[in-house]
Amino acid sequence: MATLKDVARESGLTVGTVSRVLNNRGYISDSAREKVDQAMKKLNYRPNEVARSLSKSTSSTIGVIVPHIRHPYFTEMISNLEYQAYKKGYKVLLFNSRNTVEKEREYIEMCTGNKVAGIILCSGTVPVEVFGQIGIPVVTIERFLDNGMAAVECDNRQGGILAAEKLISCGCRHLLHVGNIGGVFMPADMRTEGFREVCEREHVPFEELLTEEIQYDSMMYGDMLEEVLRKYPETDGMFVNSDVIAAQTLQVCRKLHIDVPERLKIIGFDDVFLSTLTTPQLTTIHQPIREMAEIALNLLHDSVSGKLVAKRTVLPVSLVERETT
Amino acid sequence: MATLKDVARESGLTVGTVSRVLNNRGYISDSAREKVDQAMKKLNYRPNEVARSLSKSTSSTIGVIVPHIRHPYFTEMISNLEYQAYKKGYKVLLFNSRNTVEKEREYIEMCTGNKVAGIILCSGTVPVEVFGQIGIPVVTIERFLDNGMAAVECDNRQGGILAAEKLISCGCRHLLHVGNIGGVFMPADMRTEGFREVCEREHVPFEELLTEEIQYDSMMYGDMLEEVLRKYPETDGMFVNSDVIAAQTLQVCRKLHIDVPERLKIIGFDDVFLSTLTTPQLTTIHQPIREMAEIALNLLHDSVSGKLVAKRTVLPVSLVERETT
DNA sequence: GCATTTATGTCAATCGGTTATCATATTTTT
DNA sequence: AAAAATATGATAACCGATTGACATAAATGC
Repeated sequence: MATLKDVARESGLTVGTVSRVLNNRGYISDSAREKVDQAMKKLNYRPNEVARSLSKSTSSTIGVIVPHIRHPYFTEMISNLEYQAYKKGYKVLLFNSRNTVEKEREYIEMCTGNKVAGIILCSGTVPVEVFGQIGIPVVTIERFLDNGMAAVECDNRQGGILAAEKLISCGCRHLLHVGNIGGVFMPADMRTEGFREVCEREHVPFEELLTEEIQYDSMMYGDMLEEVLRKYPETDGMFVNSDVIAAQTLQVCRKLHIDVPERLKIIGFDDVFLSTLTTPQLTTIHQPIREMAEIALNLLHDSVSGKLVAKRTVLPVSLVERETT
Repeated sequence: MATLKDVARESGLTVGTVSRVLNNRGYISDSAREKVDQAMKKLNYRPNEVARSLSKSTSSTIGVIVPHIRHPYFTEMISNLEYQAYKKGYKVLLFNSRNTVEKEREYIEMCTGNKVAGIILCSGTVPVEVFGQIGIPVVTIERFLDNGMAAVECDNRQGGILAAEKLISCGCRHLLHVGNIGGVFMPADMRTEGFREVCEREHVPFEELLTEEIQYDSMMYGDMLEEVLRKYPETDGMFVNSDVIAAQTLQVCRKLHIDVPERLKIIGFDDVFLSTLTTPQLTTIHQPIREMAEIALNLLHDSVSGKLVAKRTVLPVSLVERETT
């Protein structure tokens, strides 16, 4: 593999000048630029990013840590993050923490060891202290880690409100909400808050099923959903915390011969690809994943550049009506 | 951040000895090992992987290039590749080529520039020549790039055979196959071969709908499926090339009031998470994605170590019967 | 015609490990 | 007691690019 020196020799210039061309520093003439370009082409030269990172002691790589790759929400987030990273000239190191503290911690260390420019953290079980000393910008997405790090969220509470209002305006009077329960407080918990608020204000009774993180891992909620629907057979409106659970609710409904949306209306959350693949298609709360990814990367980019960035960015959600309401 | 020198000073040893401890080279006493350990802990030392990569001119990072992150098949593949990479001490640089030659080429260059140890290529539109000079081991998954690179595939032809046999044994007599069409020949095309073979052998008539790569990108096949099902209303058995298309077939069936599986049986391909989330759940051909990922990483690891590896590895598929047959 | 700007060369340190060479002990083996 | 194995030190080159200091020379401005 050709090195800078080779390019210098080939172009008849010195490493200093060639480096100046590559990094657009100082004075460079058009003729020098051309000579370097030609030499690079001739030698098929590609700068060694590793050497570059070493001397700059930072890289053009960012770490993306998610609790789950297979979960459609994170899949979509990863896809958008990769795209935004690409647009800004970053590469993505992908880490799947499986929601465990140990892997998360290990991955954060890998990020520092590999001198990533910054970290996008969609996973957040690690104690705050860990981030104290790493000296790398971190942007969280849909996590709370009250530590001065930039956070990007969607308006979860508003999502709960929209869902409740929609169900009630459709005439539902026996609501059921499937939400999260867990040790760590997460932004998604606010969905439950918003939902409750509206139900109480409108005096519409509702039941709650809070699921644990174990399900979050295997992502199979069928039995639990069947149980709760048998327990509350009069249920005519459901708001579930993700499209994955909503899809499984549809399966249970078929099994129990509950017509959707005629007898039971369902609203999911996320608006991922899956919500257009179920039969019937899911009405759901749209998270602006693309925009969240874009903003997260902007924040990270600005942090890396030493700029002061917003500590908290909340994006609006909206109701996407399809076939389950 | 503490460096090797700091550890040497702290432990009262020299960089040479500390390096020997870290890399398990030459003679090291237990006491030296201990001193180094303690010093590392005290200084919270993490080796700078960038510097390490530079001096070894290779890294513990692999590049994973896929044509699409959001497509469930690749999502699942990425998830498994990440896990297997983690187990072997590799990190994953993720690249989404969007099935374009330019991005693929660019990403391959990024891989070389970043001195990855190897590349897993799930995308394959790039001309073979590109791989001639990069000097990095490449393992392909479900792609043909007849270039001496190690390839991992599932037995696509067998998948087509299993699907056809199943449909026919269920009594279906008017089959329809939704397959791929494209400029580049891909292993997945063999599914069509296998399917045809059985149909012809058993004298069961069948129609074919070959979809183009454009659909592959947006992943919306609804209109096309509706059209073909209207054109061949007598269809009673379908074999579609992916679970994503199968899910959309279910939607069209509902719209056209075709009962599944009573009036029409459907078999998908891939056996991804999605196939358990549709209503009814999909009968499908199982691709052993986990094993494919594991083997791909083993091959890559062996290639990196300079071992001779199998040029082609074909894994068996199986029929997973759920609710659409 | 002198000052400034532009353009490049020369040289060397630096980033943080890796590794090889040679020297020098101490221990263990035979 | 001599030979071999074990253990560490000292030193420095090296990976490939970045960057700064300083020198020099041509082009441009006034």
